[in-house]
Amino acid sequence: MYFHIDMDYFFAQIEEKRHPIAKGKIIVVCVYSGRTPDSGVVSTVNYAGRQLGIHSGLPIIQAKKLAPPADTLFLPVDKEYYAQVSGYIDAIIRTRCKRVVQASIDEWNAEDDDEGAPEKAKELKDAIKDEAGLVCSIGVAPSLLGAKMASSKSKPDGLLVLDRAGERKLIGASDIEKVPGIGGKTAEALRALGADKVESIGKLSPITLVETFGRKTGAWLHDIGKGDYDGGLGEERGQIEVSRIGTLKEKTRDPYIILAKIEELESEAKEWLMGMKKSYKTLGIIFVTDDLRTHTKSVSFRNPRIWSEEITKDKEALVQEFLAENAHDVRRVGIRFGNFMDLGGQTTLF
DNA sequence: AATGATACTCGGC
DNA sequence: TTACGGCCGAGTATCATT
Repeated sequence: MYFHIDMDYFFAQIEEKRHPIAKGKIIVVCVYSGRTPDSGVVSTVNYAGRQLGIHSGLPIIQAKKLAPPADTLFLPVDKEYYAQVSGYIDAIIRTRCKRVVQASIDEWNAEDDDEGAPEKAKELKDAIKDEAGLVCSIGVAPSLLGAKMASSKSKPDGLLVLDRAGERKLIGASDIEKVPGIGGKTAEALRALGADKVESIGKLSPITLVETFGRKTGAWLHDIGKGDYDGGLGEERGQIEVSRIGTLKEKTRDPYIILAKIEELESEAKEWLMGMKKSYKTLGIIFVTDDLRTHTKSVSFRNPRIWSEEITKDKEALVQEFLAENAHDVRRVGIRFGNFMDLGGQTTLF
């Protein structure tokens, strides 16, 4: 059986615990961009705030219009702390499940025996509550997709165990956008083809699906439409790239301002690389223009790199290249390192 | 034509 | 109508190599 463990309103729940004053209040965890005092968006909000229409991605300024100031706490995200809590929960899960893959900072997929699965799920939920003091929702089903949709349906503080029939019923009758992996764009395209429930995707021809969504996604949609929910945990792989992105004080096309910001972000990303003992072979620059579209430019090197000085010219070239082909002002910039190679300790080949 | 590497966009959280 | 972060991996397009 597959298990999906999903922390409820994770960042906001952690902040609730952290600040005694927060009891009973609306907690809005925010990403402040620094452009103006209230520029930025909502990262996570607790259920009290959700009832008022505050949601992830909402501009902070809009959230402030919806929340009564006396009952609301606006707090900046503290990712480092949340990551520590996440590590603690990870250990709780790993001591209890046979196979575990952490899917994000607040989600885990696991696999364990069919026998005693409901009890195991309850044990996990209680352990996370007792040892970390946090509530989560857990779904258990014969497929990972079923487990994910079960946890999401049971939210918050829920536990839902499904058998084959229950899983098929839940997934088949679901609205297409409830399926993890089907976002706004895919849902819109499916609706244009006449499918609104998952089971109605089964009526579409595989050829149409592949033509519209590409080989991989098309085949996958066809499968779930027909009720085939295979696809296991997958391998747990280390992180494959690291990026840092930030918002400029003002939009600009000045390459010096852009490069200065990139360098600031670069040193942060480099610290991560150093800590993880990684070199990299791919360098990318991310640009978000004033129309809020994202663009990327990247280069790969034959040999792994590690010191920043050696990429000075490459950064400049990527920025110039972008400015030459895009007329918009730049609002946010980022840097990305990928294609890692392990560094240090290990004896390398040859 | 097949395979592999790289470049880039999309979208989930 | 405005307002609008910071990550990450998956997937696909494109190019190089055989």
